[in-house]
Amino acid sequence: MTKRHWLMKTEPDAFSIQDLQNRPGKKEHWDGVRNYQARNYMRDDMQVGDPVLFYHSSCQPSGIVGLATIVKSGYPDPSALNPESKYYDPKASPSNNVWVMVDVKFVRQFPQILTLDILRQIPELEKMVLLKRGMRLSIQPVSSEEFAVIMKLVGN
DNA sequence: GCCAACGTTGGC
DNA sequence: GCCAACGTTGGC
Repeated sequence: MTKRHWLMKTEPDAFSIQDLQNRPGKKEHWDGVRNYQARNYMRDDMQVGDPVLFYHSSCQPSGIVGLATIVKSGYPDPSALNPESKYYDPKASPSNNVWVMVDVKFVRQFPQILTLDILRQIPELEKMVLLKRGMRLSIQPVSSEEFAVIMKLVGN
């Protein structure tokens, strides 16, 4: 399979790119995804080495703040089985846990935040999933063209 | 805090 | 299988 590019959203109050950088090995499990489409991307399409645009949502300003990479492809998300977890799914069991997570590793933080405002001004990004009206998916595919445009924007 | 846009649930 | 009600997301 050819390499794919991704965008992953997180609320920085809950888990920021600085938090990722500060984790042992600069990596973390991306647990708690409870949407089937996002789950399918993690389960079926994400490959070790895929680049990930790290997006901060519900903050001021929201935008792409850095780059990460997939270091472990999809495997069962144990938080679905843990009644103490806020991601607990009462319908999940060890033999039937549909939820999946991947491991993500910090690569770098961008010198500036690529805010939604900035991104919307770039004609090449017009079709980007992130900028589509009503798009709430927390894990999104990014085309290699869009990815290249964004890398260029942050001077690389 | 508002609310549009979605996804999920559950009665029928 | 339909669809109304409800819950969540996330920009503003």
